[in-house]
Amino acid sequence: MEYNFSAIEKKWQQYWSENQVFKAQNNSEKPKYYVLDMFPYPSGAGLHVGHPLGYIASDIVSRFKRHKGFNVLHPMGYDSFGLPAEQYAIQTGQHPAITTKENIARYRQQMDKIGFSYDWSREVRTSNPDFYRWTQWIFLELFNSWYDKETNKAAPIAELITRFDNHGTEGTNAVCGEEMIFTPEEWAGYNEVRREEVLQNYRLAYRAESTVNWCPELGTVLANDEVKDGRSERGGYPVVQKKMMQWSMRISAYAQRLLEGLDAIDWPEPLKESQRNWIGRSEGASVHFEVKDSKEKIEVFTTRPDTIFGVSFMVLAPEHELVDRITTEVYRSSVEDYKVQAGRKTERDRMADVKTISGQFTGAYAIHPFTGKPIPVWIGDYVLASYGTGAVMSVPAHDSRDWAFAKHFGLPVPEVVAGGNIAMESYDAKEGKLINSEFLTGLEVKDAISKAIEEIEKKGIGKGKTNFRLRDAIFGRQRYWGEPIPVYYENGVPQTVKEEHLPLELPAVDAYLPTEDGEPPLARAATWAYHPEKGVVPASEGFPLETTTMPGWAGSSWYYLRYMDSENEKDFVGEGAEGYWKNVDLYIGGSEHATGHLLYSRFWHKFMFDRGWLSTREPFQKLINQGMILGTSAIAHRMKDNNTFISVALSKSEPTVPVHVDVNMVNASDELDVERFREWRDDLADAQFILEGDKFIVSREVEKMSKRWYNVVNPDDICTEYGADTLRMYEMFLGPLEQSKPWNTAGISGVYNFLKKMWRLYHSAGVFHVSDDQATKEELKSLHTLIKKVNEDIEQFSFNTSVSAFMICVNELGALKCTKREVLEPLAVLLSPFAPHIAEELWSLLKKGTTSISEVPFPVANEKYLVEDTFEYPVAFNGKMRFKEELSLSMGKEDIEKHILTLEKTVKYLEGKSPRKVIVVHGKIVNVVV
RNA sequence: GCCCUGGUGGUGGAAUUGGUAGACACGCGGGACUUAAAAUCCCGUGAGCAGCAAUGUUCGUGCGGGUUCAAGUCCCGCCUGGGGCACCA
Repeated sequence: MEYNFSAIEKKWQQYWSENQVFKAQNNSEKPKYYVLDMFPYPSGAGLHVGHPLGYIASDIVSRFKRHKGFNVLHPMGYDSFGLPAEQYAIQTGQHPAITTKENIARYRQQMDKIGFSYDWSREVRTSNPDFYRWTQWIFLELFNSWYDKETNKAAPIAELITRFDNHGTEGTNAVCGEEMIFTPEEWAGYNEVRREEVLQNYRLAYRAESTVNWCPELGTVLANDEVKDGRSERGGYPVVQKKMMQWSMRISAYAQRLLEGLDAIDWPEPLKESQRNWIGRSEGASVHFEVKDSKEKIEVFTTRPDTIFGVSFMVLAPEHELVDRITTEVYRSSVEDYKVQAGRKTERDRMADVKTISGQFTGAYAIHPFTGKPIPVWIGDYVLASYGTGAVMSVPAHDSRDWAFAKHFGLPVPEVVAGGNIAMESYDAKEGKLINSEFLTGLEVKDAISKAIEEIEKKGIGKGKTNFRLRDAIFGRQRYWGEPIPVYYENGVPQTVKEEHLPLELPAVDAYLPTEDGEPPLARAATWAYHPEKGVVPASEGFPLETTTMPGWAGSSWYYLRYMDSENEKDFVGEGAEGYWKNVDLYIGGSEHATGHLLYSRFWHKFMFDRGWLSTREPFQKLINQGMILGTSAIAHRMKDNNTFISVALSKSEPTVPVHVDVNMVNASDELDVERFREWRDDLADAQFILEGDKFIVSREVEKMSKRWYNVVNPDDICTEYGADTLRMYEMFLGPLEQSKPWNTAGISGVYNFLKKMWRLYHSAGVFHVSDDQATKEELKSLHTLIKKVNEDIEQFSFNTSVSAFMICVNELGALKCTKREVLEPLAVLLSPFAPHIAEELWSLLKKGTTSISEVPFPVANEKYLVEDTFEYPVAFNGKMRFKEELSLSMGKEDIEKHILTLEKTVKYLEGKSPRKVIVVHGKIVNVVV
């Protein structure tokens, strides 16, 4: 019997599914291991060969860990709320739920063909009400929590209210939007509306007027991580800054813990680094400057308090609230003009314009706190309203932006740190001695910083402070296809929907677009109001419900917890299940989620830990970023002015236009199937071809795999032609998991041949045949070398070298004509994580169809078969003698001298070391084990 | 500008972490089996030089230095591809 992969794969996929071989138990004597893939957004295009890369890797680990005796949780689901389904709905009127369901079915079909060992009984879909009722529940808990800086954790808001009742703000140190001070009496006197306003300042999910990234084309706001270079990540539309009342998440409360937590988890360094950058901790001081002839104070944040004597002007962001109050009459109109001009710029303009310096003097002066000298106050758009205090003390000598501003407007540049040439450029380095700085003069920068903070605090004009770049995350989206935010408004005051009314399901709407007056799509729903007793009711019978929905990252911020206990109707995850599975041991996915999903998940996880529902501090213990599989596009060259195509080698001298050709019409030798190409599109029917010999050759280019470039390779096609096992092994063989690499179907024959050889090892003349004879030393050495390698490789996620090791071993055993059961049994088990179908088939032949191979213990290498033959120490010196003789035959005199010198040094080195093992090749010592 | 990463044959990539660089695979060349094809198997394949040949030998891991008996691997200085952050005070 030949290797019939399609029959084998179908048979075992069915067996695994019918017998629920991979169903994980929530309690077990075995140690647990939780392996997770980043769940996909089910797009209409289906999977291409790049998508399963990480899934295959995680599947190998899952199967390996099962063999190793772990109780493995390996689930899969769908991140099924999202923009594409909604945009399709806008175009066609089809409900996104239908589109989503269809896409999921297709994804499932494609994944099933690859033979993953998922426990599908735990599948989750973020757009499923059974799931998002818990997303809404978590939202309510965030709404009902505040962050206590004293205990450094989140706590129920009721606790804060009690404090306000008894002590006002006295003695409470909470994370908040703006500092508030009031007495219990004042609090008692606040009405309902005012009280809620105050509480919004503390809630972890809150509504606030804030500057948001508004994308007019998409008609929605976007979070910072959804904006790249001033354009929307999805669609690439321009994004402008706009002030809006918005739901936000107070992630900034967790900035320090999110930063510190990185040290305790095993993630790739670049990923940690981007999170560190994103959180952007900087230490310095906040200082306030009095404004001359006014009661106002300008508060600034600086990382360089040591340079305070170098301040020669101050700059406020144009939006800064003090601007209007301190601007003098003479400058009022110029300042107004400047504010309008700055406000018109989009985020993108502003970034593109980094080199253009602009600003406007306000006419006001601040007073230097130590020298008492007046300092002119300017406004300028290089100062951001949203960072620090929206104001800076400018030290042009030691900050390049301040320097450029000063030069542009002819402001003085007093030097306070020695070491630079400030006439040419600012000296930003944090080294050198302070000069012209009274009590700081003579100190090193580092010491000057702490001394300056000390003096600032002593004088009561500021204090040491740590700032974070991390902003609160905008949480509301003006979209339809997302989780409704479970809040309604009573006299404009947000109230939470009762837990018994969850899930708050998406209402039917007549269209998925915003309303004429710019309200989100949910405002179209006829039945979208709330009655605290009855739940959702028609508009006339209740209070208006919130019309924005949650962002895409809401569901994905906690889905990994739901897998632990996906059918629990009483809780988002049961205590027992959580206590057993704890957190994800291995998470595999793309690095593009570094500052989105992976940061938000950590935030929610820590929040839930604070509230006592989770026992771990981090969601994902180890994380691996799989690289992207790129497409290898095929490009035909068309003559510039007519419909004639010219083979690539001949095209160099001609003016041509590149045309992307469907890669499926090109063979492994880059030869184009001309007939198919003509039939491909109507405009190509009469195309002419200039051939090289009798062939038309295309050029190749590596690009992202995309429909647009006709370079998409479908895993289904590979499975049909070569089988899932070949696909799996080839994807691993392609290169290191973490690296991006181009797909090249031509190379797949190597892996396919390997599997056929593997199959033939167990068969002779087409019939299954193994012998019970004792294996030879050579056979065992080959096997155990492989066992050792595979065990090590899987632990280190070095799957590509494992595949090579399999090829070597099977080639060796083939050459030895090994048919021994003693060797072939462990070999099948070794292969099982990589190519599970063929391994199961061989195992069932070996064991006459008993249990699944996944229950068999993984082989462990026996070192005694791995001992190498070595030269002993004295032999090495015989080698040396031979070397000397040979030298004289063909070398020049100088070369001989050089080599003998090296050799003598080596010999000298070895004296007294009494090496255990010395390998010598042609007189040259190549390996020494001392 | 700051911070992470990588740079090895025609190609994808190996290299026990300082010990025979180029494993394994693709591609290419040659051969066996076959009427032929497919399939399968075997041999060769970094560059240069010497030789009919077996073989020998020099050079060779982005560039230039250094440490070491020994460097793709460690150190210093550059060049360069990819990624993150960025008027963040």
